[in-house]
Amino acid sequence: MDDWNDLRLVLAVARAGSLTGAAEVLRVNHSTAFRRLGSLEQRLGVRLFERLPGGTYLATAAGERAAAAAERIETEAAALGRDIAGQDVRLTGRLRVTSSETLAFRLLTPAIRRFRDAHPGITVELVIDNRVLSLSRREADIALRVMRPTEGELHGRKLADIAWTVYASRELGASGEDGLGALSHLPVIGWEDGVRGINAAEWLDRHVSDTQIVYRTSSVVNQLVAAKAGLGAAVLPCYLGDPEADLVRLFDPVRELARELWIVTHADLRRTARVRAFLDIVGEALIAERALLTGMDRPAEQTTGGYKADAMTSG
Amino acid sequence: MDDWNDLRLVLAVARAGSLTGAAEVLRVNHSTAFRRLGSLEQRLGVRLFERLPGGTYLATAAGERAAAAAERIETEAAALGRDIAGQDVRLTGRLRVTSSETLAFRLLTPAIRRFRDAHPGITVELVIDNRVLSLSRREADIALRVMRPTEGELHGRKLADIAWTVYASRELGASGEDGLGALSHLPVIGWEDGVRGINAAEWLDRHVSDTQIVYRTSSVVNQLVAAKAGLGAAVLPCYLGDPEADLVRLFDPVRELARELWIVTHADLRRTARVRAFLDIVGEALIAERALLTGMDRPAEQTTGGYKADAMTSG
DNA sequence: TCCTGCGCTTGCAATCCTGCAAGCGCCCTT
DNA sequence: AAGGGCGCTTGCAGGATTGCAAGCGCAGGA
Repeated sequence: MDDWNDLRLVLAVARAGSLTGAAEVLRVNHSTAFRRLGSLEQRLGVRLFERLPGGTYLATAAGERAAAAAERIETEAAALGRDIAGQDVRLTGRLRVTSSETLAFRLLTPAIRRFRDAHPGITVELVIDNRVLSLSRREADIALRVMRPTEGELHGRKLADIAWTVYASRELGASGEDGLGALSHLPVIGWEDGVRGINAAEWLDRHVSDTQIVYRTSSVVNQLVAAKAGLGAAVLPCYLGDPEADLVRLFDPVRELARELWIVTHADLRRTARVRAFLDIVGEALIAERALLTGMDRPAEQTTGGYKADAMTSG
Repeated sequence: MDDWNDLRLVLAVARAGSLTGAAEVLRVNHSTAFRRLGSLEQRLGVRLFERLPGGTYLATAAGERAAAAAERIETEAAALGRDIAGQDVRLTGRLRVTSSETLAFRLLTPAIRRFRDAHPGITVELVIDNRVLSLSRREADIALRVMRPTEGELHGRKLADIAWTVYASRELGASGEDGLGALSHLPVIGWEDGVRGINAAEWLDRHVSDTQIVYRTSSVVNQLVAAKAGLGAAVLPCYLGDPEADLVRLFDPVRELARELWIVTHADLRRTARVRAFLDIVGEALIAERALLTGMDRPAEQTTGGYKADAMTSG
């Protein structure tokens, strides 16, 4: 097999289940992917995928065999790439970082600006994606995550706790009721129905009835904008809500909603010069914002009724 | 690492120890290899090879790491290639066969002609190489070898014994002496000094003095031509010597010189349709030549003095 | 039943990669 | 010391591959 790169295509199609999905992952045109797969199947004299109606590509036995081999090759190539990158002493080149949209919106841009000022030869690509990108497969070099890394080969550093609470516009928040009372009848901004894996969305499901949620969006920045516009109350991280003079807290930060901010890379990349530089500079810049992240720098008059967060915790 | 094919280049350079050698193995232009290696090193930001005077490329630590990964990838890709090829039911496409020059010269061409007549859609590439090509790495699909395969994953079939003996031109062989007597003072045609791994060459080292060897060449067909021209006596396989009316045997076939003819493929390719077809047709064609291969179809008058081969065996 | 959106397929032009060719440098042999 | 051979390097042209664009078909929803 003289073209190992074709196996990347096979693996991408097997994973994506479609040709266009694979083309996207590989960043090639779908017509290119179409031709390369056809050419490969012709050279091998075997069908790797059944084409099903609706564009679904289903791996045949040979396709599964090829995808399995490609996955092992990918693991080998990724480890090699990390090893080599891990020894890279240059403070130039490209750095791929993944983060949440809200962190990017409020905190990362100035931090990345400082990093770029210190290292103008490094290009930062900030990927804001709903998917959790794989650091093992080098879909990103560095991730800012809201939980401790669990995979053995990832290396992370906790930067701060992240406080969350419920916000409303001054108009909606001026009801005179305490936070809990207000939340029980205000219109509420939330996530899509049945969303999983987002702690704030799950908390909301437990504490407000479905009929109160009048606006749903997966974009937390969008929820911020909607809250400011008076559409309803929203559950937001304090670093997002507190700087907004138009918003008031309905509660002090809610312990159940608290998260941790981690900055994570693959163990093999820890010694890559530009990775270390980013971890240092951006890590310190975020640590400097601890007061904001933990909800500690907002004056009490911005919380309607001064309701204590601890009363909200269950179990 | 987005270009897995570059790793083939790294592996080839590591193995060949030179850029031009690697280019040859990969069947690309040396200028292409030069540019691709340079481009890869630039993208990775690391030197994979030290360039030494005289064109030697010596792998750096990173180069060794990359070559090791590439070797594992190669093993994976080769196994995949064999698996897929092993299920190939087409009687079309390319078949790569390796054999000795003498077999090709005397026996294979008519056999391959019969094979091609039966399967005109199959292209046969016959590689005559001093190196033993790897069937595991699919440097060839089928090999004709003079010894039983020892690697576990090769599958072979013994076709015949191969008899060898010493030939001379009618003029040189008309001395009236018995074979042993004649060999002790005739000029002799041989291999390069100190050659290893060729049984006939080692036998010659034991039985004639260095000073008798007046012509040396690694090409056994060339030795045949030289013997016919009367340059000296030559050790030849009977299938090469016996059909030549210009030559006479100095001995009956010598037991020490005997070899076995095996037709070998990788176990994974046994069920490939065109491989099976080749094994069947060419295997049968060679078996049909058993009399010639074993030296059994030559009349006694073509052996000077009728000297019995067994007298020649030592130990 | 019709329309829209998504995926497939292919022609064409642009871009990129490769081979060819030539020149340079170095080393070895005469 | 000179010449030849081998490997390196690079410009240029040609071919191969890719992206763009457009058309087709199918499925799902209105």
